[in-house]
Amino acid sequence: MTKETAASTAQMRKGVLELCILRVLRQGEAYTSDIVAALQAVDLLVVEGTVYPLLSRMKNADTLTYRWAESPSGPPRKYYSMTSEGETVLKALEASWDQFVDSVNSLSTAPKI
Amino acid sequence: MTKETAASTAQMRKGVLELCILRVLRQGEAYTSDIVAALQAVDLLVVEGTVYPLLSRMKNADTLTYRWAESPSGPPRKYYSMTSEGETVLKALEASWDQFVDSVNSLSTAPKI
DNA sequence: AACAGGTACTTTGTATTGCAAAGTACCAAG
DNA sequence: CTTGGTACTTTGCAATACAAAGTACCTGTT
Repeated sequence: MTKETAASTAQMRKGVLELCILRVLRQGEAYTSDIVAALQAVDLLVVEGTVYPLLSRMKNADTLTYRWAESPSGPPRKYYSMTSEGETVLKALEASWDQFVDSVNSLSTAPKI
Repeated sequence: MTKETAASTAQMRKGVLELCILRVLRQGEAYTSDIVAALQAVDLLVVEGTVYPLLSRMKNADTLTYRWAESPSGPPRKYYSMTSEGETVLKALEASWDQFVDSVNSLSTAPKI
């Protein structure tokens, strides 16, 4: 196992939500309520209290950017979208995710050591 | 989304390692080094410092039990095995895991909200 | 019999993070 | 101008993966 694999595995847990958000944003810009709704629509429970700080972290990491936009009713919204760096991160997270799933599932049939 | 689904999703992150350990033990009893080796064999990096406390928690939860056994060289080992309750937990974790994977993967093609 | 080395288990401390909840602020309607 | 709803931010808490230090046992050597 390489150090990269080790790091990826360690990052996997905290990377899943990030992966999910990036997958949502790949379809176009969205603001927090859109993102939460999209995740809840596929039975991934997340609450706004979790997503807001994560979006801020991703913004600080230049994975995302946002623009202010008027709301039909209420205060303005932050509409997030992926940066080009975000697309790179998304590809990496998807690869890690697929490998992680394969690893967990391979335990179903792995022979005893 | 039901409360159970919500709870399962919340538990998912911390449940993955537990699932992996139970999948290893389904094949027969093993002690810590066996388990760590089995997980590392499928590229799931875990270290003993993580597994030991988790095994203790699972023992306290009656998911696992253990017996002391002599070692060919060194102090005796705790050989862990699943309890019947552990088998129930394993089934539940596997269902949650499969659903979780489906949820994350469904975001690849989900339409924009 | 004492000690050194290796194995096995336990305990403690730290950083991360998902979540809840309180707080701030903006806008529209009455 | 006040009320209610929406949107974002900040703070505090609990869980846990990990690292590292600590304890203890067994075997072989001197």
